[in-house]
Amino acid sequence: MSRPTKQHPERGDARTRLLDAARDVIRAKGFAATSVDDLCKAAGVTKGAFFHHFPSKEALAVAAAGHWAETTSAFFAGAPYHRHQDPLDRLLGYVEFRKSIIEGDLVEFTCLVGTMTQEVYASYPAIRDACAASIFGHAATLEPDIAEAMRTHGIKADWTPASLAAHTQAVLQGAFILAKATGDCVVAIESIDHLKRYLALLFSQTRPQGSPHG
Amino acid sequence: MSRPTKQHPERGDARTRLLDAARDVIRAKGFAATSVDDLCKAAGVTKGAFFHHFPSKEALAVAAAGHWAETTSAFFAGAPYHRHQDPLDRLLGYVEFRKSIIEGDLVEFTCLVGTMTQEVYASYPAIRDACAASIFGHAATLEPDIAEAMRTHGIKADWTPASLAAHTQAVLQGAFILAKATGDCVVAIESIDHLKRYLALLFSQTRPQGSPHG
DNA sequence: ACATACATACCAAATAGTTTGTATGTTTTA
DNA sequence: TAAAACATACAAACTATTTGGTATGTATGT
Repeated sequence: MSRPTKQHPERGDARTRLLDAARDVIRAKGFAATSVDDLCKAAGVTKGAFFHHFPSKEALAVAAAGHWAETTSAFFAGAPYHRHQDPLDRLLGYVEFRKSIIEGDLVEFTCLVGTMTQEVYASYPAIRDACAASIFGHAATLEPDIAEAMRTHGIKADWTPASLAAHTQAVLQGAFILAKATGDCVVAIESIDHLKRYLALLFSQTRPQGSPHG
Repeated sequence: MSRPTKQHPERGDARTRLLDAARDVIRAKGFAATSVDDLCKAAGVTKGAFFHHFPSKEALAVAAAGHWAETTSAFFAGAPYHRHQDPLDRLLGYVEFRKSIIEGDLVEFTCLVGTMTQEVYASYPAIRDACAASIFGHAATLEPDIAEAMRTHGIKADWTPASLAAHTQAVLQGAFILAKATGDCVVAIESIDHLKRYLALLFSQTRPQGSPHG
């Protein structure tokens, strides 16, 4: 995909740099308020490069959502919470991990696709669908652990693993909104604490059966 | 504020019509993608009227957030869940009421100030603060019931009424994002069901003390 | 006589997208 | 194997339209 040359060794990565710029600038300003010129400046490329790689601003947003899905799924796949033997510990570990990465500037830990969804859901179906695929694709990675935890804890519920996985994402997305409103991530942390408390309460209703639970 | 005339009886309400238009159009398209012309067309007024009542587009958004806070607080103040004698029933009734108003088109039940917050938090502090005041002003109306429920249920918690009230708003805001992503409000309903289940579990840990609880 | 509530026409700047040009790498062919 | 032909990855300048905002005029009420 990239073709560096002798004169310009950094050449050939304009596409990736535009995707990274889109991730950062759109998270800060939103999709509509981010101009193509903004993105080109942030990426250090010209408009010619932009429209060489992407047929439109909308197409860049779709690609950025896909890029986001790829990079975040790799990031979470390598996170330490997967090492727990107990599925409930993995689930609680995921929530704890989400909490631990909330620090510093808001644009660094908030969600690109959640931000874009709010803006484009009625105007750009292609972007919306790419964002939805990212959100629910990530949520789906939690479902096996939830299902297994339900089995080991003997939970007979009127809710599904998919709905609980989606709920975790709702809490996270909502926590980001509250953090943006206050400018303080404490409110987000506290909301995620409530989510963790909910999960603990849900699975503490019934005693664990079969394998022991430390 | 309004000054209707003989020739144009509807005259004088341009300001209110612009605020209503802002509520509807910005919920559908977002703040940045909504032009002043869009708003004037939706409100049926000219640009002269717009800039007569509001010095800038930003000022309209601030006023729209304030208008949203006023109308929604009146709406919830008149809702039936306040009639319950038990504070926990009022809290659960609130959540059930929020669920019941989720139907039909997304722009009709989603939150203006939550949508705007995501876009403007870094670019328009005045709008962000107006949105934050609306969100947390509404959350604050839940705190007395939460605090009273904690007393009557003898809850000694490591969380505060304010944090739980904020959490309810996080779930609602996040549920709206998921609904926008899927185009289906079922996912929002299910997430609010999880919130209700959490509240029930939280307050069922300890037996109610003092006044009876039906 | 003065203020309010608009309507109309206008403007400079910003916008997404296009056109054209060029440096470099790859493939084909004589 | 060398050169021609082609494709890729940009750069720079340009354009039609839209944007938020302004300047000015006018009808109506106080």
